[in-house]
Amino acid sequence: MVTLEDVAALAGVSRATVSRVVNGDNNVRPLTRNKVAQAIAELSYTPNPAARALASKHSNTLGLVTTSYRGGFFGALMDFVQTEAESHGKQLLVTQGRNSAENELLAIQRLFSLRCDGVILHVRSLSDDQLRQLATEQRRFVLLDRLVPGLEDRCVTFDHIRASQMATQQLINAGHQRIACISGPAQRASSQLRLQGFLAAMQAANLQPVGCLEGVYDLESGYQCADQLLRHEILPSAIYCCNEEMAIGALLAIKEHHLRVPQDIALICYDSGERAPFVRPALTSVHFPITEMAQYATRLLINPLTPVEQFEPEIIHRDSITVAGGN
Amino acid sequence: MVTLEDVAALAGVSRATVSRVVNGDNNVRPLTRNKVAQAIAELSYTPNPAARALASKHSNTLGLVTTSYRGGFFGALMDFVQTEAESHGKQLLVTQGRNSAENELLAIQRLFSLRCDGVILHVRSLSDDQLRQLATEQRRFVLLDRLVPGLEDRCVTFDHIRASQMATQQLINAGHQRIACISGPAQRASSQLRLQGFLAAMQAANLQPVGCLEGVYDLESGYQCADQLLRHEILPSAIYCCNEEMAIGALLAIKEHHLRVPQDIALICYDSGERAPFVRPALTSVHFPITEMAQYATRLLINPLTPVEQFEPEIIHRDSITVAGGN
DNA sequence: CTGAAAGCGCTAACAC
DNA sequence: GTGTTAGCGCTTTCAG
Repeated sequence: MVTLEDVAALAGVSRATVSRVVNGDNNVRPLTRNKVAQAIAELSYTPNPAARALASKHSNTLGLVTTSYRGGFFGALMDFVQTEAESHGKQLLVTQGRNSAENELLAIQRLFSLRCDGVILHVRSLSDDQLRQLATEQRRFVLLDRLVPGLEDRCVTFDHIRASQMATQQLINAGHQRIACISGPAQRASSQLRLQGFLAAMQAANLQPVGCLEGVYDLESGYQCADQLLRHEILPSAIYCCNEEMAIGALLAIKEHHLRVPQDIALICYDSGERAPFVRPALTSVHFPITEMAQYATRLLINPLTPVEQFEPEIIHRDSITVAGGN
Repeated sequence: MVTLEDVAALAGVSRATVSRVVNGDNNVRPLTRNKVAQAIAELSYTPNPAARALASKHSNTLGLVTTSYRGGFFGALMDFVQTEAESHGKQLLVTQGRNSAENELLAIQRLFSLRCDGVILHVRSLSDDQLRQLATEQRRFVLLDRLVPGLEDRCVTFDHIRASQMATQQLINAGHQRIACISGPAQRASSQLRLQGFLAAMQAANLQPVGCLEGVYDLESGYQCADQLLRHEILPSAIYCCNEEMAIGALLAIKEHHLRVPQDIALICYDSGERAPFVRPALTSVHFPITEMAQYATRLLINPLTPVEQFEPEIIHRDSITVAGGN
């Protein structure tokens, strides 16, 4: 392992000077700088981050803890955070919290003690209190897709209820009366909000859901729920799926039942941009701009003065609802 | 930030002793150990990894650099590596190499300079030479799904050619003569091997492919290729898809054409266990045991004496090929 | 079993 | 501009 010291020796300067050129400090004579640069090259020296972190208390890296590594949603999330971090010259380290508060906390602690300059949290198990506690310990972090009272200025949020209402409303507007919903796991906050939005829209239109089944946000549960819905005594004319993956499952089930989308069954889903545009028919959706949010969270972390931005749901019209529609 | 020193002061012992109990050294009197433990709890002390890494030259963490964060394949990969790492009491840090040698190298360097005890590499852009060079620098790493001559003992590999042959052979055995293939991006090594296997099996059976289209391993390209194949003057009776994602796309296209699987079109695909089992019909596949390989690579990294294991392709019979078969 | 002491490789005042 | 000098928080001999 070649160290600062070695470089200094070879260049015939002090360690401080080497440190200066490595860190881009301007107070170095070009000539000296060159000597040092050459020595660095010759020795192919790379600074030791651990030593650096220890001495300076920062590391030029950002941390990300996600709920999971699995699924297109998280892939996109990680990808965008990394891209944004790199555009600010920071490296990204990601780790998965899994679905336990203990694990999430462990992951966070590790990231912090690695002296990450900041951490982006997409966590579901840690309680609001724990998060506020964390904020107390003067740690720098932002929360992605989560609203914690008292921590509003570090929360990047999205109005899931409204998004869900809008999606449902599309179906209603298209004239559908027999509407079903495939929601996410009931214990998750975001699932609850989406379901709530659906129910609210239905109630406002004075409609009873034909069915309301709970999936687990994956292909199979989407298939199963849709299949069950399609065997129901009252056949729904439209289905709202609370994520893309389940919508693909539903689509498969619908085709299996020899029904057509959108002629026989209309479909709308939550969409984080991974799949809904790419299946046939392309799925009409409410866009959940997780990638933009991830990007924004990263910026917010780097520069806390970033102006607040509201992320609004938006309907993307594709081909899974007939415009004249309904029955 | 509470340090070793604080704990030592509170417990009335030396820093060395605290270090011992923190690190589970046995040479500490139970009484002393208790005092220290209590002080640690009271101060809720957590060691500083940077300092630890600097002093000890290791960090109890493993690194993983993947080609990408996206897609079920990588999600599963990351997930399994993390699980295995944690079962050995190690934390995992993952970062994405993207598709550039420069980025891959950067990611690797960062991980190493963080003093990761070892790094698992799923890299595609770095050349064999660069990898051998890296090995020279006494760094500890293993290669996942890649064979680099000279580095065999750190390579966890899979016989893609054979797997592909076996998959194709299933179709042939079922009596199919009009077989098409949807392969992956031509520039990737693994795609090439899979295509090669397909071609070899066809040739051995004295069969001409009805079509052989190149996708990019995603849903949409699977759909597009299949769609194109189904408009071909000679309709294939069977399609082999080189990954799961494209197979789902193909399935969607087939249903769109009002054809049935397996009665009208047989389907077989590469399968890393993410989706093939969960669609309807469940897809018959060659299993690519990436999760087992990831697990094994992690073990190999931790304990280089782990006995070598061959990962063999295996056909999983599900419902997308008719047994009596034919066309 | 426990403590003292010497670093790990680097940064950050502070002199010169 | 550049060198000197303290540490950053921890591990690790080496005594005792």
